[in-house]
Amino acid sequence: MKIASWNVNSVRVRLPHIQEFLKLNSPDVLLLQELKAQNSDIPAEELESCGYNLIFNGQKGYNGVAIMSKHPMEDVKKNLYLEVENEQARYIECWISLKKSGYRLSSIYLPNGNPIGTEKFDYKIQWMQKFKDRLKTLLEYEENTIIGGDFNVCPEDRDAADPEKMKNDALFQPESRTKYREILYSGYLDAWRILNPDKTEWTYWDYGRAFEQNKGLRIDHFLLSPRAADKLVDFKIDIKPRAMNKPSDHTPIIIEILDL
DNA sequence: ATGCCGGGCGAAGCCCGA
Repeated sequence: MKIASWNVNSVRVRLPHIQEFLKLNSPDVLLLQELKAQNSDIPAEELESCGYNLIFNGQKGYNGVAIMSKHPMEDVKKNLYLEVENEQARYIECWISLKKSGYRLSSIYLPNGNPIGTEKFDYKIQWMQKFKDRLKTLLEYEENTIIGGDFNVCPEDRDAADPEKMKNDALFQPESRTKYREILYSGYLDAWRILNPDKTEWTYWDYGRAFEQNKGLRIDHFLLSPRAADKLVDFKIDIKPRAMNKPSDHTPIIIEILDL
């Protein structure tokens, strides 16, 4: 099972990039983040005509997440604060139904939280707490569970090309990292680190010269339940889409899990 | 060195991202 995740920074501008990526890689599932489109503006037919089922949680102007899957999707859930109206569209979850089995999957766009010391950073930490609560509930199901997306957290100093520069960034704060670790300690594994205990590659490069200088961040992650982690065999960061014309500032990450 | 990019909104300049 090949599962990809990509913060596209506008689904409308990046539609040709997405189509090209799907043609070249043919993943079973593609998680999308930062659609920057309300539901009625999402190019659903164009995406579905690539051979995928599509579910989405859009928002006007900002945020927005989606899941594309070759297999049927059931039991769709959107958002974490189900009681709040006009909640930011940062979470979508479903059950992927296979012939004799299946797995649960979420596409997440964790709040950036900058600048620190403001209500934006508070919101980030609150969102992470809600997220952690949801993931804890999912673990109780003892299923294959896969959480992918833009986490907006550098788990460690080595997950940034220039950690010194990131000292006052919300992605680097002890509170952000502690919450991330709390999620890991609740029973999830960082798929990249399972296969690469010593090596870091970037998933994001700022617009400008960062990509040509290869100065980036590792902030797009896949978290796996133990059951799913046992079957992980590959993690690739595909930098080709970042080198295209008019790219997203993030590039796709792709995992391969056997016998799901 | 933080918005100098890039996108959305909406029709100029501001908000947002990391």
